[in-house]
Formats: sequence, structure tokens, C-alpha cells
Amino acid sequence: MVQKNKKPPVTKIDAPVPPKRRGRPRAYEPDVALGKALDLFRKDGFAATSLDDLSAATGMNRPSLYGAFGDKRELFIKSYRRYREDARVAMGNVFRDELPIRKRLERIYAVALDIYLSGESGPRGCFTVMTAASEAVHDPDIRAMVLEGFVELDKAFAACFRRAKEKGELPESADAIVLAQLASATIHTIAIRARARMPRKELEAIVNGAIDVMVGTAR
Amino acid sequence: MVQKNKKPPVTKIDAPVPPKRRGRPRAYEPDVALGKALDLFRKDGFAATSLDDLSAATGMNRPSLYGAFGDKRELFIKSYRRYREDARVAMGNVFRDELPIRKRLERIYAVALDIYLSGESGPRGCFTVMTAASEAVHDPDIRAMVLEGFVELDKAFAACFRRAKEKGELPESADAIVLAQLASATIHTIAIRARARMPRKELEAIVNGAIDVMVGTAR
DNA sequence: TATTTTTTTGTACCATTTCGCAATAAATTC
DNA sequence: GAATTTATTGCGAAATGGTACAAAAAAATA
Repeated sequence: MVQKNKKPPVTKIDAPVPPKRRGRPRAYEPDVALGKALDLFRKDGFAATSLDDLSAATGMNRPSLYGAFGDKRELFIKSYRRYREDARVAMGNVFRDELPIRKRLERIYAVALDIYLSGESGPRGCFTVMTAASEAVHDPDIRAMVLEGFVELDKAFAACFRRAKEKGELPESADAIVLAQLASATIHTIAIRARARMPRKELEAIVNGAIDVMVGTAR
Repeated sequence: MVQKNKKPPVTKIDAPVPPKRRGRPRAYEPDVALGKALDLFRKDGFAATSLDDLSAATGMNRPSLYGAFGDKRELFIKSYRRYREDARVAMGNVFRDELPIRKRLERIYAVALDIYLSGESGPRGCFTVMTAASEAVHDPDIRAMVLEGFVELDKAFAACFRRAKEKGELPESADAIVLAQLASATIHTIAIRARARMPRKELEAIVNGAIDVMVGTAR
């Protein structure tokens, strides 16, 4: 529904080039299976998601799951990595587009809201904020990923604001770092509030208010 | 350490007045038991906290737990309510104190950081943001409490900013609602980042930057 | 003082779920 | 057919949420 962009790839760019694996062929596609696992973890969190749930959702039985992705924790980490990659792809373009700063921020938050509000049974918020951060206290590896996620977002926003200053859209006195942290904070607050089913309209109002403060009311 | 205010109540105002309960006396104090349960839920979340863990932490065996607080979900809700009450007490005074707006915000965030960074085995963040919001998708009652929590915080901040405008500390053009949402967003971002063990110094830097943007750089 | 009532505790249990794995069967290439 | 890779079944030990039931401790009553 969304990927109608780009010219229709007549020939798939990176055709899987089936390398003639030996042995019984897999009955699942690891990528889609991981996607299903991610959906579950996003919805229920780590502890409340059982291997049986994951097995049912992916269509793989437990031993296959285990063989393909390792134990539950590894599967969780791989799901989280996948989430981050997806998010990077979704937001990357918007972050790079050379739009006026206000427009750019609006687009970024719109994409974020799309991610946070998606979900069959209610909005799921942000994996980093909701689920991964919970595990972060106990698991150093996850904690490192989460921290890195925060830094990555801060940096991306900071680059936006620096660019805006260069283009004269922001006064020289503006502090790109501080603005970036505010922009991240706004991402975080809408992620959490989305999870509590705050309506999109209200979330957008918060976003608009924040943008006003960050780049000025002038449109 | 904090409640040295009010004259020392020579006679305890509401002395428990042991009302001669019949039957075998309780071997626990419900209040402290609930506190222990809250600690566990804050640390591990709902699903990862077992009744055995709760039983061990509170010193009550499972049937007693059940009799005193109901099933696990009820205990969770009561723990969350308790958390909110505690937080209200801790922050309420600071919110009400008639300090200059900057000082007031600094104090508020300092108290918040104290709450978020506490915990024997690592900082636990904010119950509302971390744990309760996770359950909010599935549980309408918890969701209502969480949403109410957001609103309550927004309102408290908004009152601060309105007061500051009245006192001429902020320009008439300042939008108290928008500023309040930014202030809440800052609370949320430090709550999450604390959970990922971001050092207090960095969190304070974020807070200071946010305050600068909200009330101006002038000290 | 002895007995009854009331309330809580402690032990034990149950049905279910959970994670992980071993053993075996199936499908494919060499 | 042999080798290799995956799928399926099903086991098992532990943990989970919840509860039944008797023993214990106190007040109320006789």
C-alpha cells in the first residue's frame, strides 16, 4: 500500500540468486518470519511473548525457530535490530531531504507517528522506548543498542538543525545540540503517549507546538 | 530527609489507634509490602515478575498476597497507584512552591531524576513510562490511569508557566500549554534515557538545555 | 477459664504454560 | 544411495498463577 514509489522494478535488483543450498529447503522465509516475531515483541514485550506464540505467528515450530535465530533472547535482539533497520530506512530519506526545516520536521514526525500508531490490536509505540528500554536495565547488549539508538536520533536531528542554521533558517544563536535533544524528547513523548492510545490529532498538536518552539512560529 | 517541614507532630496526628482487630494478627504491614511489590514491578515489569518473586520480596506467602491485594493484576494496579501517590507527594511541593520559574523547573527535574535513577540494581526509570504504558495497550484500566498521568503532568506544568507569565517572567506571547508539553516531553525523555543508564550528568545537561529553550537563556 | 468465632498463616497441591532439546522423519543435492 | 539440511513430534524439568485446607493466633463469648 505504501511502496508504490520507485519505478516498478522490472527485474528485481538483488534477485536472491538461489545458490543451490543442499539439504531440505526451508519452509519459511527468514525475513518474513523475523518480521512476524518483531510484531509480537512490539505488541507484548519480551517476557509476555512465549516461544509458542512466536512459533504460531511465524509458522515455524520451536526447534526451527531455535535453529534459525537462536534462543528467545537472540531472537529478541535480532527483531530489535530489524526494527531499527526498518526505522532507519523509513526515516532516513526524510532526514536527508533538503526541505525547509519546518517541513522536514513535520515529515519526520509524520513518519514516526505512522510507525508508532501501527498495529492490528492497538498502537504499539516505539520498540526502543517501550520494550527494549525495559530490558536495557538487565541486559548490557540491549542497553548498548538502546543507548546507541538515542545517540543516533540525537545526531540526525542535530545535523538537521545545523543545516538549517547554515541555510539561514535559524539564527546563529540557536544551539543545534539542544534543539536536537528537544526534538528527540518530542519523539519520545509521542511514542509513549501513542502507546496509551492518545489520538493522532492530539499527538500532532504536540508535535506542532514543539516545532513552533524549536524553529519559531513563522511559517 | 525531606519532610522536616511542619512543626514536629508531638502527638502523631492520626495515630493508628489499633482498633482491636479480631483474628490472627497480620505478620506484615500492607504498606511496606506494597512498597516491595512496587519495587519489583518497577524493576522487572508486569510479566517478568512472578508471584513467587513478589512473595519472597514482601515476605508474604502467596495466599496472603492474594487475600490482601487480589490477583497479580490487581496488585500491579495497586502498586502503580502507590507509585503515583508517592510521586505526587515528592513533586507536589516543588510544583507549588512560589519560586522563579527557572529555579522551579530545576527543582522539579531534580526530584524526577531522583526517582528515575533510584534502584539497587540499576536505575528504574518511570513506572508510567516504562512499565505501565506497556500494559496500557491491552488493559483499559491501566490505560486510563496512564493517560490521566500524562494529563496531570501536563496540567501541573501548564500551571507553572501560567503563573510565570502572570509574574512577568515569561513574555505574554508564551504559550503555557505548548511549553507544558515540552516540559513533559523532557520528563519523558530523561525517564527513558535513565533506564538505559545514561549518566546523571548527561541527563542534567538535557534538562538544562530544555529549560533554556523554555524560559530563555537569561539566568 | 474454657469455648467459639474470626482472621491470617503455612503447606501442599493442581492444571497449565514455559523453554529448551533429543530423536526421528522428510526433502533435497551430490 | 550417501550426505546434508530442515521439519516434526514429543518429551521433560521447571516455573507459573491460583487455590484448598488445616493449623495458628487473636478477640468475643459463655
